[in-house]
Amino acid sequence: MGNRTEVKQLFRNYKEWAGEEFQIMGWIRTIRSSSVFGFIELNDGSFFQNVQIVFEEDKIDNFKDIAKLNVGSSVCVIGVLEVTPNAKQPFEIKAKEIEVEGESSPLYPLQKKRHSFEYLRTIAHLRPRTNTFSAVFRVRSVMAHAIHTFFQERGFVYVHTPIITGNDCEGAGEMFRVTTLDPTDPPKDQQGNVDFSKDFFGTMTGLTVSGQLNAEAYCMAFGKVYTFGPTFRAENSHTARHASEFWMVEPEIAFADINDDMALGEDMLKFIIQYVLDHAPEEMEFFNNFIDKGLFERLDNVLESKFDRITYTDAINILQASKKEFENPVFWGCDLQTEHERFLAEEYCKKPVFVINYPKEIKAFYMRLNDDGKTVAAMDLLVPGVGEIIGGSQREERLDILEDTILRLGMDLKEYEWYNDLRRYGSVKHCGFGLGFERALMYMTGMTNIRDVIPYPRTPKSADF
RNA sequence: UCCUCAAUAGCUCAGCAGGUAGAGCAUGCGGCUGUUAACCGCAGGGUCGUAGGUUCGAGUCCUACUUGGGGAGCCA
Repeated sequence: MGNRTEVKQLFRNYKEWAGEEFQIMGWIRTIRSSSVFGFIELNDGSFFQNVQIVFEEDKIDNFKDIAKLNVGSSVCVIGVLEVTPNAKQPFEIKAKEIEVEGESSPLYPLQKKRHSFEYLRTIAHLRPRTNTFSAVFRVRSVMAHAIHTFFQERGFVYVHTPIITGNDCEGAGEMFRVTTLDPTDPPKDQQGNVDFSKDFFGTMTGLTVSGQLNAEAYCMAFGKVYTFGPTFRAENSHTARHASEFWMVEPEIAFADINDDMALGEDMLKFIIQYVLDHAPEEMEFFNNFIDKGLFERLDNVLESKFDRITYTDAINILQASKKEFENPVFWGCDLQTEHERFLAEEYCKKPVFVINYPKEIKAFYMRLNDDGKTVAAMDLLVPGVGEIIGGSQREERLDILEDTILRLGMDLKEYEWYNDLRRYGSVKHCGFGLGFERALMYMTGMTNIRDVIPYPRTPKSADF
């Protein structure tokens, strides 16, 4: 590694470095040769683009061996940088020496041609070597950094909420069971039910579906917190927007109401879009050219416009006035269906839109009851193309109302004692939201399937690798 | 969980009205003095997802299952 130069540095400095000698190490993306010279497109992982290596029979002593190499082989090249203003690539490396690190094989599954995303999912361990996936996963990394940067710069404390939890309380979806009991012979209680008091944690536990309740407690200490980690849902959903394991960003802010919540969501989304455009320009250029032709236009539109804000009641009126035929009837009290959300974001607003103040019957127990007694201070951000990307709310800070709601929904007050303590000892109005990290990444890149923005996606009947 | 479409060579696909399989790319060999998904020639490569059924005969028709895509619900 000592003298190795990264391809990214060559691309950044090639004009000043013309005529100099470099050592480059990487993997062959394509290779083509004639009897006395040939070309290698080499990628070393540091940069989206490949560097072209020129090798000639009278310049290197192993020309025949190099010309026979298969795609995927790894090589170490020593050569001189030459600027090529009239060619497709800005510069190339004239090889003086090429050493084979590891040969590939004709069986290498990635060939220099187009593969379907479906096929590439079956070789998830190799797909990061393709253009599209190298762009996706570098942007994923940059976007994760953008999220931390946004919150850290604003004084938020990053809280690691537990992955394994005994709270079955959020009702956000089915949980994966975590247990060390023998599935063929679990201990039973006197009624014949499985006795989880004998289990590892002495109680029924599962993988978290949300860190929100835990984050709220830390919010009552730090004022501004966020979580950013994996989340698990054992739902048998089979769509391009759902995965069993996904990452979620959940900020929580104290002394703040739903308007502050929306402002935070809007600022955050704009910040990460700008950050990724600034820090992964080659990758974003690729997405705009090959994945989604209207990507830049769409993102610019988001950066420049103020997001719309409408109430649920307005939304119902807009949908009813649209005269559009919907498969699901629209009436006050109905949950907004995908077709309704699409109409609002894509046809009516044509940009991201917050919908707030939903009927209390269709929302979660912790959301703050509005003065009308019928709606809660919930907010969903709908974006064109992806749908719901943020779901959040102002939290109920009044103990009596919160307890009434828990009882009304038939939930067990005892399980929420610690949560309700937050309302007993210095309760303040506060709010927060959850951003689906992969959905934001899909919106950012134009990729249309969540399985293609997670390195090793987990979905029903699929946990390979 | 429901609806719908699909599964043929390593990959992408064709195979019309049932008569035992084709192309391009990839691969191997050969050729070519600047390529850009290089090009030209030759060659190898498939028990047509699995199990049944109908038929003289099934890649093709029927049933079930498996896997994958798309949509719905649920949500992020």
